[in-house]
Amino acid sequence: MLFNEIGIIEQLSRTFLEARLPDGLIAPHFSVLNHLIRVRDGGTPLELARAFQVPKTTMTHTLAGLTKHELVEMRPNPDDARSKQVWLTDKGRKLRDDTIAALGPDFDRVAKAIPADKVATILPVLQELRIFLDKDRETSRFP
Amino acid sequence: MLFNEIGIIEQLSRTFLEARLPDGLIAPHFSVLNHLIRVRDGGTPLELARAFQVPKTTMTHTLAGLTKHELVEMRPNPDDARSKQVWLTDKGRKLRDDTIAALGPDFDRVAKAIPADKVATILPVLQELRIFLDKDRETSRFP
DNA sequence: ACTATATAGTTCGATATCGCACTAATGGAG
DNA sequence: CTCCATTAGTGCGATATCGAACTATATAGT
Repeated sequence: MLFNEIGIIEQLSRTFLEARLPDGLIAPHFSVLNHLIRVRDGGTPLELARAFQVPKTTMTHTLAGLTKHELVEMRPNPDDARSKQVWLTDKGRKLRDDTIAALGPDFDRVAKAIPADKVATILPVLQELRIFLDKDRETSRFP
Repeated sequence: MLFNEIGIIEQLSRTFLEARLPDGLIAPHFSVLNHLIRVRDGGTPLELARAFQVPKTTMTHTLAGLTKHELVEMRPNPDDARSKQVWLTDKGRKLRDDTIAALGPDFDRVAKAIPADKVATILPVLQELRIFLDKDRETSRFP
């Protein structure tokens, strides 16, 4: 039931987000932009793939899309010639900020329906679950 | 942050599940089988699409995959000639049960890491959130 | 009963996702 | 230093996802 609810909420939130995104961009594009701002940019594609738990080929594809729209810039990684760095462009920053702004009313409605303290209650548990699953995946390396 | 965590958990749980599924079947296939058992079979494709909040074209495709593997059966809906009914086959029931069994050890590890009462705490909030988002989507029918 | 609108499902084309296999570069062992 | 296992990223093919447009049927308004 837990994972069921999570799957449906993921689907719903994706639909909400994509309704606010310009044509040609979908949720993963925004998620990456958001991550680059919230955490830091300049990291490698593989770091991003790990952060979102997607295969690296998927991240290559997503970054190609972002690059095509000039929202990020790929530079060679000076520390490792195999590797690259992902940097935000001004356009990328702006798009992310504009999207957040456009989502404002949506968030407001959610916040009115589900008070922040309720969210604050479940967030740590979700984080704990996410961290556990992540570790368990490496550990049990299932057969 | 909330939706971020949910997105990552969805991704992780999908990977866990798919590691236990036979070749050619992915998470949405299992989710539908599971729903048909947990709720009921004999419903229409559109009901399923709504339950999972996916576009109906996606559900058509998923059901085609399940039909090809003979895990479900599509019958005409006697009450509405436009419509169909989705019924489980014995093979479908068995596959779902086998998969649940195969997931047992995974669930055990999760249960040990995150006690059931913690899950019980967050589940109602997630349900509330899901129900709200669902209603809001219809209501605000965003422009 | 007749017409207009709405609904269930499919088809089609564009893009996304992912596993597999590959190349290039790295880093550790001898 | 050399070899070799490992790692970062990409190319490719198969399947998945989704929006737009379409067909067939149902239902509402008159």
